[in-house]
Amino acid sequence: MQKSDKRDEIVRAALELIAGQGFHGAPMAMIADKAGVGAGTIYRYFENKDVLITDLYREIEGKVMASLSEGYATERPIRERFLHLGAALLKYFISSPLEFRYVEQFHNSPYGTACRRDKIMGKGGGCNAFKELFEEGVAQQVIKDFPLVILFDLAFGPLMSVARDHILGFVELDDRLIERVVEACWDGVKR
Amino acid sequence: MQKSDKRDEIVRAALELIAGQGFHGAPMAMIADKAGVGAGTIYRYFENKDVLITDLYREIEGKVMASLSEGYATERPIRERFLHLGAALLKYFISSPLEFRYVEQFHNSPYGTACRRDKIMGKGGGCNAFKELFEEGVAQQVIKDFPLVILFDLAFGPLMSVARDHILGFVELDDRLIERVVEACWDGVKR
Amino acid sequence: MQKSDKRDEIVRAALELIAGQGFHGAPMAMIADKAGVGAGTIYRYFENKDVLITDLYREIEGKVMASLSEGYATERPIRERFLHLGAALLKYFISSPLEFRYVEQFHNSPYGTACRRDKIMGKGGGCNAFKELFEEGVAQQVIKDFPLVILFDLAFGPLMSVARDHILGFVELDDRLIERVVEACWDGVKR
Amino acid sequence: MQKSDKRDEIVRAALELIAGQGFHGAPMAMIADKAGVGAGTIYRYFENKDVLITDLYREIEGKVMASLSEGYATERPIRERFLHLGAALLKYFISSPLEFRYVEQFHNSPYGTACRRDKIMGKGGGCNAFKELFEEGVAQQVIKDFPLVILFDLAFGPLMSVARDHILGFVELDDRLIERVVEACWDGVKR
DNA sequence: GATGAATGAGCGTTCATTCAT
DNA sequence: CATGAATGAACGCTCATTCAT
Repeated sequence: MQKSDKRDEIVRAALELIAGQGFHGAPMAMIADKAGVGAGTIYRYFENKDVLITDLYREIEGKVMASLSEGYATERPIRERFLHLGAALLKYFISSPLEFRYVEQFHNSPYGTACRRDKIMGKGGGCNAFKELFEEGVAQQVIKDFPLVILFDLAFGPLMSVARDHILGFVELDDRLIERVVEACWDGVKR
Repeated sequence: MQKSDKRDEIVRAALELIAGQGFHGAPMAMIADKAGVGAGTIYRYFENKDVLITDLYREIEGKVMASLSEGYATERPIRERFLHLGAALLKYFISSPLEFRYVEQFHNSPYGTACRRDKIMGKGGGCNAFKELFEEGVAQQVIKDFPLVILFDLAFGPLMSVARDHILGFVELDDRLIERVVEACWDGVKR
Repeated sequence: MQKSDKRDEIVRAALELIAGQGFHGAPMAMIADKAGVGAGTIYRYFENKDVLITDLYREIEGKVMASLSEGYATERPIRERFLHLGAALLKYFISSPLEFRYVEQFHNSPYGTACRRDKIMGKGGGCNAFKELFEEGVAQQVIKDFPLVILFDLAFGPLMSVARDHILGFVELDDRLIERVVEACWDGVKR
Repeated sequence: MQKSDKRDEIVRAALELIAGQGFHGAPMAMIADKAGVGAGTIYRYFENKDVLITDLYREIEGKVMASLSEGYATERPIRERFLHLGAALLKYFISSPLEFRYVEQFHNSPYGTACRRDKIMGKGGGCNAFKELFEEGVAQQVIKDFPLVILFDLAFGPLMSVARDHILGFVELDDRLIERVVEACWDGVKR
């Protein structure tokens, strides 16, 4: 509990600093400061900065996955499931701007290069929801017959861009707009 | 010619290093080394690292614009023009992987933050092709009635993602596939 | 005590190097080396080189002031007080050649330009002794009716020169000579 | 003539830059620029920066000497000759602020350390006017019996300080004030 | 002769990491 | 366990000097 306490403070501080200023704006000393711990303490919980950064990324990834599967019903029609996942993803990021900015920073960085494609689909972990959805959709000829990666691009590319523009203040998304955006994505992938 | 020689070497070296390793993986000394010039020489051509980086960005931007307007016919129907632009963009990046990676690095960095939205559309210079296209399309009710930014997201989000996946080797794009991808993007934005 | 240890070593090293070789002969790395600390350590104690330099200056200034006010009796006649202050200043610098050389370097440097006139008189702090002395002397018509600055020049100009010549070995000052020099200065300012 | 032309431009540029910004504010490239010559050209006239700087110093020294001997009459009484020299020196510097600032910069710098005492008295060259004056004055018991160096300090210390304060704008000297200041200096050295 | 592009050693400063307390 | 002072390699940048033209 005590231990987790400090760990959480560190992770939180790293999240805020990196989301706000990028990796270059988040020296270990500053993270420690913001977390209210000694600089050396970070190294009790994370072997080094890289580990801290990738661990934090994976934590966020997990939370995203969790939010996607919430209320997800495998038995619903493909279109409906797509709309659910897309909206859930968009809403999650919109309501967690720090996490979103962090994920973006992470992906465009040496850290993120390695795990590029594992991105949202988390090839190792639990939630292959999207993957299954696409494969099923292609099989049923409901979704365009593209390689899986391209389907991901068609679906996530716009969603991430829209989320970014909202967070940066270029658009103001509301539920209606979110819905329409996800539908537009569906138009992109559907046959 | 002589003069351009060194400048070009420097720009080339910066492009390769930054595209390959990101900004932090391209110290000035390494750029100089790779360019085969002394460290100080870079500063004859660029006031500082920031200027080098943004100049190089603008150079690439210019080349992208040029490739987009090539063969672009304002009098063709909107859909056709969209397909032209999309395919041209995709092809340009696919044939210039370093430039593509560089642009990506740039956008996710303190440098690129300022010009986020000017991105491809280059608000200052010549080619507002996309912008005009979207506005015209919305007016003619051929394109979904979204804020401009979102239309950009719907169109570029997937294109950039697809380009990245090709460059990273996750898909192998050919002309047919490119065409189909751009059509899918069109499905996303068209009414 | 521990803390002051390193700080003191740094300050001492800076003093010696700058007094001996001027500012350009005292790179941070060399100061660190001479102080027996790592280069980065200096920055724990001083924000940057400028701060180190001006802090050190103010430290010396303080010690000078202290030595001037020692045994200074406001109720003694003006001439006597002048002789006291002059001799004290001269003796202090003669017994602290490094401090003297440092102060000289400082005054002729971008750092010292700002505080030119505050020089010895330390307009902010305690010891406006000289200023008051001169003003009183002028009012009582004991001292020549010159602008204050010129009185300073007449008094300090020779004192600093003499101190420098002693330190550089051009004369050997003893108590008797000091006394006579200060009396000569008095002859310069007195009516 | 051609050759001297460039040399003069270089020297002038160096004088202005160094007087204005100190040595650190006068890189060779900037001097060359201001002189309207190529950077390499300076090295045709001066072996290196040190030589340029000391040559320029000696040039100024020569001009000071010349201005001192102008109208100097060895047969006049000592006091009168002192007043002449003092006023001439003060006036010269006041009317040549660049030269004055340069000399000051020079003296407080590694360059000047070597030639400290040669300063105004120019031990090698022509004009030992002051030296002779002082020696004569001491012999005639008109001037205080101090070592020569100290007499220099008593006379020049204040003069240089006053010149500086005028140039920096802390006092406004006019002929009357100059006269009085030099007389005060005389009071300092006279028996 | 004159040039100025090129050089690279050297500067001030930062920051991930260690380790004595 | 936790700390934070200490470290030093590495960074971006400057500038006296050289040398091909």
